[in-house]
Amino acid sequence: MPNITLPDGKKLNFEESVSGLEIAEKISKSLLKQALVISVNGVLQDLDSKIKEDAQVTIFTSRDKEGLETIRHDTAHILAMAVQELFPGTQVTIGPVIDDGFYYDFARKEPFTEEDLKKIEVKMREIVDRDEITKKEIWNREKAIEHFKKKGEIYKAELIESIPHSEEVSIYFHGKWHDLCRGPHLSSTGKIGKYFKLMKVSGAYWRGDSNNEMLQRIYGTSWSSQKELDAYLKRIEEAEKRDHRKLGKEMDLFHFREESPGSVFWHEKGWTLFQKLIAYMRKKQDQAGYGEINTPEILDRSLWEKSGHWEKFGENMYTSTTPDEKVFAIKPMNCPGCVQVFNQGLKSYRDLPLKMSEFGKVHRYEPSGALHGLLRVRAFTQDDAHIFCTEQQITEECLSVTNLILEIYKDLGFENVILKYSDRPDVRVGEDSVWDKSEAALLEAIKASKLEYSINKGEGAFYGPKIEFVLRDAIGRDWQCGTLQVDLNLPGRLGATYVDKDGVKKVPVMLHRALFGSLERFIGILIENYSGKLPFWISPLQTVVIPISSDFDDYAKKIHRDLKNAGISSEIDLKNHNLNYKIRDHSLAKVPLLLICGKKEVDSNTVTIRKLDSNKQENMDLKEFLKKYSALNKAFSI
RNA sequence: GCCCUUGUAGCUCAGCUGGUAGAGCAAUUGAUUUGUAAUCAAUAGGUCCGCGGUUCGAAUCCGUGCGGGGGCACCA
Repeated sequence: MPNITLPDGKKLNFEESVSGLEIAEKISKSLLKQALVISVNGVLQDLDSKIKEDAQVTIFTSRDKEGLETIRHDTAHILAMAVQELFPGTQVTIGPVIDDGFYYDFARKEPFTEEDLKKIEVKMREIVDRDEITKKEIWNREKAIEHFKKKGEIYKAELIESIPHSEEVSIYFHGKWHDLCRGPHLSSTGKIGKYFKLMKVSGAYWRGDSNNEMLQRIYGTSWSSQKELDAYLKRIEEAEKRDHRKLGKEMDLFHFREESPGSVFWHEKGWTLFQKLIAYMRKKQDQAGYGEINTPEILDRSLWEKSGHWEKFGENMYTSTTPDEKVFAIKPMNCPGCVQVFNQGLKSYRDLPLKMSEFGKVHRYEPSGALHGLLRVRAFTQDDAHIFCTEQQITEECLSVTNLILEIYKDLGFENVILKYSDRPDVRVGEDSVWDKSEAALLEAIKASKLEYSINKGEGAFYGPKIEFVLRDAIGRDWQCGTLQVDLNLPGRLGATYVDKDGVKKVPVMLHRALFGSLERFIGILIENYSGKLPFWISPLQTVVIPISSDFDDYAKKIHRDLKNAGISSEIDLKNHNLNYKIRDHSLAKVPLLLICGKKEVDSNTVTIRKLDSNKQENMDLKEFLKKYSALNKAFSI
């Protein structure tokens, strides 16, 4: 006699076991129509599964996350059904729900083509129309394994074998087609609607392991209405428009070429942007008590062997052999060089914490498939720093780094920051007792910062645990940027010591930190976040002076000179084009301010400002303009 | 690195089933002297990514290398 409690606290009493459908029916006809899935005491279940005991239930519709995810899960099943109907002999593997959609991995020799995707989609719609009824059965493990093996579904058989014995093996039927699945599912294939689209095919390793064979993954998206599907497709389109590779070309910032895959050829404007970020950072770090150093790009093999990089990071390192057969490595990290600067001369406990920053260009041989515009390159500049301190100073120093990072992100327009904590990886140097200490200290600092954090098991650097600072951009994407690592290993390996109060030499702790992480990557993120419309102070080309006709060229030249003298970057457009043409041209190039001058301006010694994306005109006294905007530049402020 | 896909003028792209290439924009020149997102005309511009092969003949078909893109794996 189950007592059913609804989310609003209302109780319904049933004489016998009851299904979600029956509960929905009792509540309202419209809910019965819309109901997709039910949660029973916090566990999601099929609507037709029987509830025999008292329970707290919630019925979900397509408006709920749970309902939408079930729709997506069902769409994945229908995809698998359609594929097996169209391409007999294809094996199914797994098909989970992901952000905005789902995928399904298949094992099949011939690749799926774009044409195949279209055919599959048509078949899927057909299956929705057929409205096949869903049925769940619990099978005996051995029988299930046997069954799938017989069908030639060796991956499914393997999956069942790996299900813990404590769990039951549930098989879902949609008509005759069936699949091993935890569920829950909608009551029939007609329920998912037709607001889905197959997006792309790609390769994916079986069980995510690159030692395994590669399967074919079909990605799809699925929604509860046409409106939502359209909105999603629109969102993707918008994201493509702000792709930094496209904008970088349009804005003439940088390019890549075959001779050096994964390395940037910076153009004048891109390099200006780069230097502006560094100038900003220098000021911030100076205020925060850092001193800047610089160390060699190429260092003898022996140093990398001592530091552990040769062994643990060797696969990613470029090496160089000199004519006299000496082996050098091009630095993939700045830390060993920095420790050598610390090692030069005698250091006292009074010097600690000692904060050394370096804009170090590092080279890492990344797998070719990983490269992606500025966001993943083989040569990049880290805004690196190493803080040498005592164990007692770790927490305080970590906190001050965290605050600095948050402040800098905020200045650049990123307020949403997430922390990720990573502890010891399998491949590492140092004693476990040392790792215990490092991890504890870093965790303490995170807790003290009171920020939210997630834990990534086993993803720390080979020399120490780390925090990663992930920022969320204007359209909700996450980017990993800053990093902070506690290192109780490297200083000892490289023989770093300081003289303590008691006159005894001790090994300092080293904190590695980068704020933007990679300048290259950060610029990519900045471009995408702002769609190329960078804040004034950071824009590589801040103004273009446009005379209305050649009669005003002299006045335009004077303004151009004044701007240069005031430290505002500018170009002057004396080309033989009309005003509309020039405005369009420089607007597309994302110049924040266009300064128009004609008779009116000459007579009054003013400029007319046209801001990017605004067709309002603002007339301003020239002197006032120079004062206002050069002040913004000096303050690194919008 | 792996799977799929792709590589034609500075840029964006046409070029059907093999007969050595075109458009728009940009550039150059000339006309126009323009008040807030494309004035008109003319000219010039290409080892069709590299290397092999098939063929009388290859941008087009095949092989291979390199690069780009989407994923996977790896990662700042």
